[in-house]
Amino acid sequence: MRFDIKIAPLNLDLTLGCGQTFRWRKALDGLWEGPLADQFIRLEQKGSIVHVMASPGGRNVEELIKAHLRVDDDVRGIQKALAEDPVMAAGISKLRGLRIVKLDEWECLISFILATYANIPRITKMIETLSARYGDRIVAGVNSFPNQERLRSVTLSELSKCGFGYRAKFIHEACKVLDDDALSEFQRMSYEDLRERLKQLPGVGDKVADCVSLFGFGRLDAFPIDVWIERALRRLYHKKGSYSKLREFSHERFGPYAGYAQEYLYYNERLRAPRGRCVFSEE
DNA sequence: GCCCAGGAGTGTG
DNA sequence: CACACTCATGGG
Repeated sequence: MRFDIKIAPLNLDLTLGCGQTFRWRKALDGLWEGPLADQFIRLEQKGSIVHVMASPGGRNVEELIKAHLRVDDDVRGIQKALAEDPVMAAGISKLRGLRIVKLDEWECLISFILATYANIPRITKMIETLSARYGDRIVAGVNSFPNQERLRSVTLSELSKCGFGYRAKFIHEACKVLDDDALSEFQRMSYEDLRERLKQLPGVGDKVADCVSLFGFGRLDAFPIDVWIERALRRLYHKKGSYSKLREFSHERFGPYAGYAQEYLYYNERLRAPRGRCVFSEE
């Protein structure tokens, strides 16, 4: 099936490029493709129109994509509010089409537990391994992300052979302590309660809790602080200190849309990286 | 080979 | 509260 969705502002390269989601690939023909829930989807952007291609019979594909790209966000309004900060205004100007994505809560949680102290190519590979071994086949060479029940059935010794390092134990433990409807209960919590609850899970500290709050549970006030954000805050705002101090600063400075501010800071800082380490494609 | 990665957990001062 | 150390590994 094929259909169009109008989304503006949007830049798929920025939004799906890397960092917040790990399963989209830019195919040789330039289209973005990847699994979303149980569908394999290809996206082609032409201005503010996204041309969607999905396998026939796919259910709710339009709703899946609209939710994933957060079409209901008033991105222009958010940018206007954040641009009251002159430093942020300069950063936003070249990243208008960068949107926060909405990930599946479970996939997001496991993905960011795997993401601890690994670089993005490796994170991508780990998630690929997990899906290939324990997910369901969608099309040739592409599997869905394994669901909670399936992953819970995997033994630690088996997970330890996946190349996850010390993260294998975290994944295994997290699966064991979460029952099937735990995450739907999390959805009803305030952001502050949610991040504290997430931090009770093995392998989930301040940073992962904020990533899962932002990308998985859609809490736009969450402000994940990794090494890149630390650098950005030090370089642009002369701020340094503990996670809680920096988090407090972000809350006062960026308020309810700190998550978008974080993404702009993150991409800007990554783009400053040496060419050899830059994971972003040209332009 | 060397460096570092969208850190967390634990122990210590 | 802040720091120091360990954890296990592969991509650039």
